[in-house]
Amino acid sequence: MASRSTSTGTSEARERLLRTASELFYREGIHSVGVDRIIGEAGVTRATFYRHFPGKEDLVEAYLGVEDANIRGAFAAAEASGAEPKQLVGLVIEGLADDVARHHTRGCPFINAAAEYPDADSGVRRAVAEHREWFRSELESVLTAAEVEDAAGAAAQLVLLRDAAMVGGYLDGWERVRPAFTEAAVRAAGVRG
Amino acid sequence: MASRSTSTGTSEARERLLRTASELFYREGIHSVGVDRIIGEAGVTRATFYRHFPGKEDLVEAYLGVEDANIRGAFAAAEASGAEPKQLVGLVIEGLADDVARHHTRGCPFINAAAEYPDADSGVRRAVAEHREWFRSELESVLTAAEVEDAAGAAAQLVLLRDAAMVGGYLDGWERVRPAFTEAAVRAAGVRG
DNA sequence: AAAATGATAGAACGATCTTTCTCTTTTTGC
DNA sequence: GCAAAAAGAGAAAGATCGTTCTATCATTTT
Repeated sequence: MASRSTSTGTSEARERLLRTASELFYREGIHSVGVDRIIGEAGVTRATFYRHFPGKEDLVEAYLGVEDANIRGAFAAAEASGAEPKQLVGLVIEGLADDVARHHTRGCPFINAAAEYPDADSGVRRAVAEHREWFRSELESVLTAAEVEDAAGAAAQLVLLRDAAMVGGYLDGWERVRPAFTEAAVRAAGVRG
Repeated sequence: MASRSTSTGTSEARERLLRTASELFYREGIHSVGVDRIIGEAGVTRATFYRHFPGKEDLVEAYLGVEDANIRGAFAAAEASGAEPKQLVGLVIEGLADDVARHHTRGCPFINAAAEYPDADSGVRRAVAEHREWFRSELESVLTAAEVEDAAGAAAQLVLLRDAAMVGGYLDGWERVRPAFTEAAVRAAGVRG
């Protein structure tokens, strides 16, 4: 009872739904993308959609969950690479810059979602807040391990800089933002540039 | 012929329309606020709305125009205060911080609008791009007058920091962002902190 | 006095929104 | 093979979206 999957493991329709919705939400905004569009491009019917998600907002939260999991995975991979703590700081900064340049050319999924959800008590905004708090504390622990003085302050500055890199990369182009970002980030983290 | 105003000067209905729309767009997002809501709270009928604006998007652009004019006015006032160039840099940084703390607690109107308008060729995105380019060059001229070395680079960093302050102030609270912002801004501008 | 202009009022357009429904077909677990 | 669950197909609900329309009233300009 309560089997949650068919033969292949987790439901394939649900995966397609979530993947195409994530792409559309990020590329075009959340309120601009209707359910019809999502199920059409995912090749799924309305009934199937509403069997897997209670409503559209749950799909939005699942989309943010995917983004959150991706970043956590990247951090976990960097930490599992066996680099020493002081090197890890540099790797993290490089990784953040790479992520903006390669994958997140339409800004930050969480910032963009927050722009469309003004209610701070909504599930979407809660997901945004949780992600940001995790990211900040993760940065702080990396900086603490590298024996950076005032790791908490440096982590707060890096959060600021990543927000700015995402926004600036989207609106001004990453090439114009990169020098200012890397210089400020390296200085904030106390790593020699 | 082609008179554009009634007795009182510029149309009063248009002003109310633009003011309430600006507040609603900023507080709740653009796609989330319908025309019905705007004309209802402005106490204006649909016909009146469509006489003054060809469509909703024109109202959105007018809203961004108001925000743009406000910031330009603040810069003009600071420059007209008769402060010396090097003091002016500090005044500008203080002014930016004050603006985030006091008026822009829901993030940056331009960043938020860009999140909802992915088409870079749209009128909204063009307004965003023009505002950002003006802001950057205005900062650069202030920094140049203060004889800051690499004024262009410093201006780029200040743009980054203001974006970050707006976003962070909205999502994390200004109190948690302020120290990181002022420290980074003062250092970027080459002013002694 | 006559004509023009701007605002008011309210119905109505077609389109799209999210959600629910019924019915049939395929696939899976035992 | 058989019962149960998941997916497919499509209609339809009710709400709201942005927009257009006609008709009336007040004010002002000539």
